[in-house]
Amino acid sequence: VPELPEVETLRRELAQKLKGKTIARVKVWAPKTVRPLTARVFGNRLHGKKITTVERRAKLLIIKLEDETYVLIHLKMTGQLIFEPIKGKLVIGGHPQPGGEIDLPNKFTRLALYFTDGSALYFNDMRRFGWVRSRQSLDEEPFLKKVGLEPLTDRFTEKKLTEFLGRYPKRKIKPLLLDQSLIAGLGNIYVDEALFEARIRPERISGEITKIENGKLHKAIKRILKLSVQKGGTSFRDYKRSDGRAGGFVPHLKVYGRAGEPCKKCRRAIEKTTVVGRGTHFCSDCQK
DNA sequence: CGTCGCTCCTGGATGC
DNA sequence: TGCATCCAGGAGCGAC
Repeated sequence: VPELPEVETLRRELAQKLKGKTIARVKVWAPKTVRPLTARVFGNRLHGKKITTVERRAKLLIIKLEDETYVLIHLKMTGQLIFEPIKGKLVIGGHPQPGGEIDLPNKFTRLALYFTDGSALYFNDMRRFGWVRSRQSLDEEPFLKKVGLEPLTDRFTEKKLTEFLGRYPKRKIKPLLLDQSLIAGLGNIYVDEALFEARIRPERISGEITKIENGKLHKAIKRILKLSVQKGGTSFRDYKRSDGRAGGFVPHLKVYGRAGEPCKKCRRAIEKTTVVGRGTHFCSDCQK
């Protein structure tokens, strides 16, 4: 599940790889991906344009073109962006694989950008939740209208977190942290991990979180997101880096995906429940 | 207000 | 081997 660290990893890699490239051809296999535009209009808008920068806001990847228009990509659950340096010659992590190259496009490829130098960017998405939109300006993208603070900037302070908890004192802490209009980019994995590190149960009521816990939680969110970006993100299921490699954060996961396994702190079995419809992992001994 | 349930979607796991 | 059923969940939406 791509969240902030995964999208930020892709942003860094693609900024390097795509900057200055000119789009020679656009191929759309799944027209719904580029809604509300048709594949033809979408392709015409991008054709011949040069890429200037690659940015990120929340879990949204923002590719800026030379004419000040944008290509916005949301990976949702199973989206992947794989860059192929020379057409037909992708090798994972720069090393030829025993079985040969990853075959691209494959049955999950929804869209591809082919560049004038022979390289290509593939958007794969098994579950088809993800989308790719062309926008004339960022103001016309509804998704961006309601995203909150970037948790890795200095503007996300301990005081800000206190303010959010105070604004919604009756909400459970987990859904509050998942609310993109408050903190932008946290998802199921990192919320569970941050709450474990702060020793707070996911169902705790925001108004009853102490000053000390608030401080721990703020620190945990920053530390975990930073570390995961350093490691290239969490490849739990489908997420891959832009060269097809896995991210390196899985060994650092303390609770997510570890139901029934011993807690790394106290050895008690990690529990799994459902909180507001989301699979939720925690240690009932360490978290109060 | 906040929460709940439904929708989109499909491979993988589980059950019989 | 095959078929049915459930599960995973980001975000938008309507209902209560």
